Amino acid sequence: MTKEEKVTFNIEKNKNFSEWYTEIIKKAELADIRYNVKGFIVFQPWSVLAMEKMFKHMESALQNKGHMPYYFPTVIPEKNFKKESHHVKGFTPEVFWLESVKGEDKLALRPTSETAFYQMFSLWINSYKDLPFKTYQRANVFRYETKATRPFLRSREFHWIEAHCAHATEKDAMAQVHEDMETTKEVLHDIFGLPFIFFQRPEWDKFPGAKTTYAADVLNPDGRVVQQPSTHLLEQEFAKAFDVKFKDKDEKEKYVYITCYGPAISRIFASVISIHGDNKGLKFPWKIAPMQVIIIPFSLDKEVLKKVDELKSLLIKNNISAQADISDKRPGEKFYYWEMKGVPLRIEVGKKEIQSKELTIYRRDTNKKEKIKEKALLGYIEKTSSEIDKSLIKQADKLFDNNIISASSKEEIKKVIESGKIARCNFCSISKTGEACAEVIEKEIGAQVRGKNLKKESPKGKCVICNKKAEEVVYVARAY
RNA sequence: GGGGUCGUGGGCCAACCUGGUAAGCUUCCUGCUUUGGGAGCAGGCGAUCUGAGUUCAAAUCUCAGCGACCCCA
Repeated sequence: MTKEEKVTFNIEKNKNFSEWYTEIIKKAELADIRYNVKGFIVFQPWSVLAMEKMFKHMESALQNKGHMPYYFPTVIPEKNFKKESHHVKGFTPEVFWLESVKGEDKLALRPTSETAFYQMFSLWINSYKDLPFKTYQRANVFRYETKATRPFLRSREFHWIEAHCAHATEKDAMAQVHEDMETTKEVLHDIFGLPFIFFQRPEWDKFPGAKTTYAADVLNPDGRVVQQPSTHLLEQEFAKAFDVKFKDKDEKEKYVYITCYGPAISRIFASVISIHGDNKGLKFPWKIAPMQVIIIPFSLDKEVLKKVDELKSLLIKNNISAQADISDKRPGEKFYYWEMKGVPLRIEVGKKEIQSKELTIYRRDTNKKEKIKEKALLGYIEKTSSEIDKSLIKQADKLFDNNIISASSKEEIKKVIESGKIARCNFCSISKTGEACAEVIEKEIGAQVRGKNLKKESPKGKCVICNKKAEEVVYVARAY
């Protein structure tokens, strides 16, 4: 490595995002992609620690809203799978099948667990008093991806949460969709610092088996969007397929309305890396940082090490994840390393600090050092940690600023897309009849119609592609 | 879906065309020394993707397989 390369992690994120992403995964030890099965990777401690915290925040949010946790089996019998025709059609090409054992049902590794949950829903739900029935599970799911796989972003096994709910009425189901969107904001935006837009997906881009699909798109720094949590109105199709019925107040037997919501934590982690990182490496929001504070001694003298230990114990006692780097490397090298790893705060301790009863503290988000009184440490961290999160969120929110451009012709859309932005345009329809126009955009521009914003927007004039009356305002972007 | 590039120690790569002892940098290990923004010296461990073929001899040539990366739709 040349001196020049050593100065920082030193890959210009905004100029060469793809290389940046690949390199940071390797350097920060997030995943080892050398596992010998295509599309399967080893998640290393630095990503696991962050994802554990992410799971915890997401699960708490769900539990606070009345979802109860389950662990369902990883295998699903083929006959469950086949019960809902759209679902089986959509997912069959992506299923990993287990070699069948003579005399037993053919089994799939779950690509998603609708057909496992609803099978049991039919046994558990009897009365309107059981509704809404709100569940979730934390699970790994398997999909035989044929497109190029990327660590965290698209793997053949990924780690997610799937929430499944049964409701008495369509109105209740719709309310659940709104609750899911609110949960997404509370967790993805307010804690993980990820800005997104929720779209209603066009008819041709729905979850297989859903009546309506709503999905959050996060804008990556390279101008492409990444689909993050989606929530689906499954209506009564699955209820009918799995015979999930309840006795209503009016004594009539009715099918439930089902919704499902799927935040993929490993994929959301990809966005956390991508959105917050910079040329020096990762930056973690405080609440999900694998390590919140790293303590670095300037020398390995007894006196200094004692102070380091003292500080570490103090922080851990106060529920702050802290470690000390007492390896035999020079301080400078440790600084660069832990900055690259994205630890939000660093405490530097040496003889000077001990003598003056002060600490030198470095903030990863601002890249600045300051001196504080040792006694003020806990107060400082409490205040600064929330400042760090606020500033990361604020900076991330800017991604959408000026990046959504209205376009009134195919050529204009193309221009917008090629400049790495999202185009907003009048469009004939997001029902089946609009698919031909979407294909034109896909073919000629290489971008997708992501859907319509949930905030009502009234189109004026004609579809930018076919010139028929525009019924919708849609958003067009390149996607992962 | 279409096209292209490439598989050599943990990482980056040389040797391949023209078959003959696999070089270098880095990481790692040991020792000494050093520690206020990527230190230095000395020594050491570690590799030709898999299989078949051609040949006295294969990292090198041929075929097949597996795997990875990039571009385009």
